Amino acid sequence: MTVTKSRRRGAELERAILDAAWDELREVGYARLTMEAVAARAGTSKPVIYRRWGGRAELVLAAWFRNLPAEPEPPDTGTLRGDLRTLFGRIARRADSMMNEMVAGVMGEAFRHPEVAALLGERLTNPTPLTEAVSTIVDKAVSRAELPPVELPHRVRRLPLDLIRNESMTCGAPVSEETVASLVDDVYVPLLHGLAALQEDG
Amino acid sequence: MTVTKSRRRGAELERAILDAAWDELREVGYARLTMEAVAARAGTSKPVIYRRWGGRAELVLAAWFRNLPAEPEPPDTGTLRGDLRTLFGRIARRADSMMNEMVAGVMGEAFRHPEVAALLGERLTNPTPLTEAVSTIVDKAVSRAELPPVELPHRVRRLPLDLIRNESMTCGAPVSEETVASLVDDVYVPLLHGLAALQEDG
DNA sequence: GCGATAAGGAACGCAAAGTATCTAAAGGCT
DNA sequence: AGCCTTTAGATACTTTGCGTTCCTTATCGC
Repeated sequence: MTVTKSRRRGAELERAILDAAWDELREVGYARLTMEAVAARAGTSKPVIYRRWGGRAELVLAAWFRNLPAEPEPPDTGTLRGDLRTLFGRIARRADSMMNEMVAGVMGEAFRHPEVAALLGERLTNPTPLTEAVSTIVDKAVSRAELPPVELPHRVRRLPLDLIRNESMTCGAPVSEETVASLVDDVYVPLLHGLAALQEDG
Repeated sequence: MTVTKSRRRGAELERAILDAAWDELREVGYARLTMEAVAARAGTSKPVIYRRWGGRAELVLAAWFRNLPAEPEPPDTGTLRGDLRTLFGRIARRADSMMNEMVAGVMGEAFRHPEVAALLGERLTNPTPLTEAVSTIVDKAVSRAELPPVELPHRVRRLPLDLIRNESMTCGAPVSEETVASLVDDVYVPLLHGLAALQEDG
């Protein structure tokens, strides 16, 4: 029985490395992730990794991009607050400590590596299925006459994710239900009403 | 002329180390700050530092606490938007890249060191002269009848700093005037109006 | 002045980054 | 099929910096 020592190349190898990096990230986090461990786990060696990515941050970002979660359907609870709570809650659950530890770590390196900063900024600020979900929720509230018609600036559409990430990173703990409630009731709902009112008056 | 080789101890030495750490932080940033460099700069040695702090993060946090900027008088431009822009602008200028690089770095370590997480969380969420300034500005706007009377939840008082920090850290660049304007006009002013309106209706 | 305390200095072991070098396997080409 | 270019895989090396240990000696309290 001959052991096929198939030596992987190209895309196949790349996928193996990114998967290894992702697994490693989930198990030990960004700070403890070493190139050696990723190489070992992928069954390859460090030089192979360095030929493809500039360093830890770029590797991890690439692994992250390959593992973006699929966005579920926008919630539909029948009320604006209900929909927002559900959405914020989903974001909070997704923003687990692994994710934030990674973002913090990558941020730290982004200050020294402009390419990393660019990738990260793009990832964090670009329109995502999530900002679409925000628009959908607000549109539904408007069509129910729960809210006057309102145009959402991009910054406002981004805000839910920004708020949760900020909360989660500064507290270093999972975001509690109460915090989610406070973000929705003290910040986001009032903001939507205020925006609508100011736009109405011109 | 005898050279007094005064060997410092206690509080005096501690101050010297913290000052050295702060200078080092300003010159090379958190990621490149090494204990060896701090020791050398303070004219002491590593063990002396490790006898006082648990590691880089704790040392840097201590240095930061010793160098909190004095809060200037709350602005008084005569309008809510004007005051807020001035305040947001001040925060943005203070949240320079050094500061954010440090916060990001310390955050990265906070996930592994609960004491660090506690110190950082306290520092970032506690009432500060800054949250007081927010209240003052809003109170003045209310007394000018520019805004209905409104009660600010703590989260809303914290929000300016959170928004700027988030912006500054995710973009990795100084926060521009336009961004400040957008945060004030698209987010904070509408939020205040919305809060006031919702509180009015009960 | 004496003894406890703690600073200063040097060196160590360790871990991990990033690099260099060599080999041999895979794939393309004729 | 056989050659040739590419590049994976393995190993080892240099460098850097952390955190620690050990020892000497200055300073302080009494």
